[in-house]
Amino acid sequence: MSAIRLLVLGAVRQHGRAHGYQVRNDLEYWGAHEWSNAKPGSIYHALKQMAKQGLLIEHETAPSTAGGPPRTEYEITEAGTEECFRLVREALTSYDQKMDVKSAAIGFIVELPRAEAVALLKERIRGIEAWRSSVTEHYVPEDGPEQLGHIGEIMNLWIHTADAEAEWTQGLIGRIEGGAYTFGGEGEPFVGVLAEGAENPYATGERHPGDAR
Amino acid sequence: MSAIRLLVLGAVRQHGRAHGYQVRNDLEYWGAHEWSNAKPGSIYHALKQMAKQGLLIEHETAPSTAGGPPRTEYEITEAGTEECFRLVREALTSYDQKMDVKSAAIGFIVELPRAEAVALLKERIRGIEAWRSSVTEHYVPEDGPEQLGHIGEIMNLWIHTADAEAEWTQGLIGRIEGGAYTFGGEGEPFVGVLAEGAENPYATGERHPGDAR
DNA sequence: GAGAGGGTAGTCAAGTTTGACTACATGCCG
DNA sequence: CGGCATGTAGTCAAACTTGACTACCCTCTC
Repeated sequence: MSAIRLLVLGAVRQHGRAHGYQVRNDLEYWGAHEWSNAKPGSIYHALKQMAKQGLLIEHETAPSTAGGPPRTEYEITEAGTEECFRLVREALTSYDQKMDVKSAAIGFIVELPRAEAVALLKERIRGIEAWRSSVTEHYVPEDGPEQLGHIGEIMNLWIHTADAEAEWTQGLIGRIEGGAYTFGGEGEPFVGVLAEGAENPYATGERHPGDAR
Repeated sequence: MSAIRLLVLGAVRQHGRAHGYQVRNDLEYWGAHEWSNAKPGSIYHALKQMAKQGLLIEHETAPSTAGGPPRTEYEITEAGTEECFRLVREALTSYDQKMDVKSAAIGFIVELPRAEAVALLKERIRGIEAWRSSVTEHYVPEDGPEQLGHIGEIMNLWIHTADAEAEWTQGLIGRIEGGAYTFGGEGEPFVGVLAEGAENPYATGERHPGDAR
């Protein structure tokens, strides 16, 4: 699962109806261009793709007031909303160690009811633990781990990473159960979109030192 | 940087000369089909691509003794060897939180001299720390992290992950400095390839529960 | 008032990845 | 002996990603 579908679908959903550039701006606002493949081409591609699949409806609209080519608005459908939730749930539940998917999922976690979020995260921990023990069992030869040589360090890395993530997930569960944040159906939601015309404090610009690529 | 080039180039290098199916088998032996995009199409594509770029030389050979289409052998060139080392060094040094690249790099780390491996890993830790502080500085608004709402959890995850990785890297440095494993130029190397005709104990088959995809 | 600069909105070709598919040979079973 | 499974080696179209590019309009400055 690539993060782009989730990000784009989620962004459109928060507006109800949005054009590509708006999505692109939201994602930039979230810093997504730094930690995911949210580049113009991918975003427009994903929009068209999901329109073709019936998750979004295309609306041609008049040229924008602010210059540039005519823009296309996308409206989310019933199926799109379902898919969006399905993607969030899947991303939260399954352990696949991809930062971009995880980050996107956390971004949308508050759309779910609080109890479900906790349940999914607990499921995630179970998944991590299952994965962990299957690695230790499956990849350690009978005659001791030394047989693996330095390759054992790869397993070591995986275990270390899995443990760190389980720990973090546990912490998040604690905070959510402790009442942090505002979840789906709990009144005034946290809105993570840019108002029409607002300036973007995190606009494209400097990269962090040590950035990938 | 995608892991596939490093994996394929490294696999060919360990044989000196290998055909696609052999590479494919080695990668499976390493479990790479589980944690990277090492699928047939990608492997053959990478081989052709790198041949075109002068990192490998293509040799047409007679049909195999064991049936199937005629196979193409690839021999690594001088430039290919250099590129291989460059990729390992880059993957070890730069913090980009991609499991597949990291895992591949560890697989080949022993090709380097021990002192260089340690130096690169220390560089990696510096990179992680730089990235960490740039995240904390850049993404925390002046009026306190609460402003971010649940989005702050994304930063939290990143920090947690970065810390875990720094810790693991530190541990690895310790083990290497303590004399573990056999590094480049230290005599009998660890050979991670399948002998011609050997059976593969880790052949494709069961997936781990909770696997991505 | 010409033109530089910047924001808006999106396209495109080239490259990469995916996963299903082909084609051939051997071994085995009844 | 027919046929089916298995192993070997690789191809292919479709989907996705990349990043540079177009085209338009507004504002500011000289």
